[in-house]
Amino acid sequence: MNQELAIQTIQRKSLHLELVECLQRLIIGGDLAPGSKVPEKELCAQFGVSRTPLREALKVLASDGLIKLEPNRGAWVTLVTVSEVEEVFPVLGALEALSGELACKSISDDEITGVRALHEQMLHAYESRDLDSYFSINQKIHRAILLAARNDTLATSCQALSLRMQRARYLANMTEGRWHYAVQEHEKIMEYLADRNGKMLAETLLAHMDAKRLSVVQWLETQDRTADHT
Amino acid sequence: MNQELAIQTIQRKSLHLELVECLQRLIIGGDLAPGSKVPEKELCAQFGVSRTPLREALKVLASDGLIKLEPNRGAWVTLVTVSEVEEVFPVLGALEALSGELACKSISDDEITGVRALHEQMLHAYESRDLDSYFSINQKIHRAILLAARNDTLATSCQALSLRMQRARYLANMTEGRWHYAVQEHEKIMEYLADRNGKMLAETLLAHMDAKRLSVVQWLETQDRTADHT
DNA sequence: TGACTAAATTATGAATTCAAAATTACGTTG
DNA sequence: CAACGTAATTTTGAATTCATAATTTAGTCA
Repeated sequence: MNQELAIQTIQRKSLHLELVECLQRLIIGGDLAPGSKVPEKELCAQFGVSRTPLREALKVLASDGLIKLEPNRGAWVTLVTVSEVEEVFPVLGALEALSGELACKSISDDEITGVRALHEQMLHAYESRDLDSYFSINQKIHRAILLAARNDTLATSCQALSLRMQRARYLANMTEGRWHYAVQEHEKIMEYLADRNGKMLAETLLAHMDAKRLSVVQWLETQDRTADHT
Repeated sequence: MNQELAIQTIQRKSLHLELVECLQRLIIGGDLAPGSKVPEKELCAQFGVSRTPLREALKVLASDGLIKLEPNRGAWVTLVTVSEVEEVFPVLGALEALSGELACKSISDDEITGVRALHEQMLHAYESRDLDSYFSINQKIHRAILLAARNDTLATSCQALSLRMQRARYLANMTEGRWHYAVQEHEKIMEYLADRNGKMLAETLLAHMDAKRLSVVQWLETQDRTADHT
């Protein structure tokens, strides 16, 4: 009926949802540092909103584990602890493995071409040791596989856990050795995806996550040790 | 210092969290039927709270997928659709499989005894064809395995997805044949858990979830067909 | 009667207000 | 001057208020 009129259904999303996304960005970008207090008043002023929608957003973020609400004491950005990392990565591994398996069943040739393009870009980023680009493209690859799995529930769950692991830039202990190894893992991921070999892709993604877990844990332990000596 | 004084730290949880739990119960209990509108005003009156904390709870439930917020039109209990079931069960399967694997690594002898007791109870419920008890004990078993996995993140994720699949009582198509088969599956689950055979337990739980998925989908399709004929 | 329009009503989204709790500032005393 | 206790201030949690959007009702005209 209104096919040509409905060029775009301007779905003005609710204020609290926009705030959820803004705050997520602030948290994973490190503008709101792990362990720090969420400055409610300041954020209201900054975004030009009242406390009501901001507080709604905080409840949602708390249920996602990005912040912690202390009764009568306010909201705090959660810390990335070793025990949390040891918890989250296995779950993320299982979910990514599933996403690989499902993706192999549904991914189109065009999508594989797209992932390959990203993969090449990532190799360039690696060669020029551009960590920021590397991270960003890396994420896009994982996201592309996730989308190819055609399972929104899976995507949402993965996304939520992934965010929790991205709370701080420094989370990756990208030594030259680890980085090289990660790139090799991605070569395999690319290969198995192109072959639509679900079993092997799942296995590789699981191993990839476990290696990442180890790398992050080691990094955190170095950090802790450093902190102790102050 | 205050070891004997701190008999219980009365952690008065915030109002919105209590409401989240109440609403979850109302939804999975069917008091708020799938597809129906969430009666904001009524619930406020019923719980004796203002709209602010109730609406905070609604945002959280929406992010969990139990309700859907339509801008300017209010909150609606989400429907359990075939496509959602087809999405959620594979994810739940992967998570339960992981929980089985982890549980086998950490579960204590006492816990196994506890699960066995529940298992026996469940068999009794099956023999007397007490579906309500059966369901309830069944859940406790899965929950016990989940707890034995010692991974709160995993438990929370599982719990959230599990709730979404419990929105309606009628979700299980418990024909005599299916029921019998489910009990057999549980026998295997019990056996592998007692043997601490993580690999096989994971495999069995995955298959268990898949069988459940099929059963639920079949039931939903019957329902749809019935609805069409009205 | 049935379709359309306009007014009245209601529900929603978000700002504001208010009471209670926590924190800070301040003054007192040993 | 340090430790404690009290008052002032700020922050938080939740109720209330208010503007706007959606729905319902009433009324008009074909």
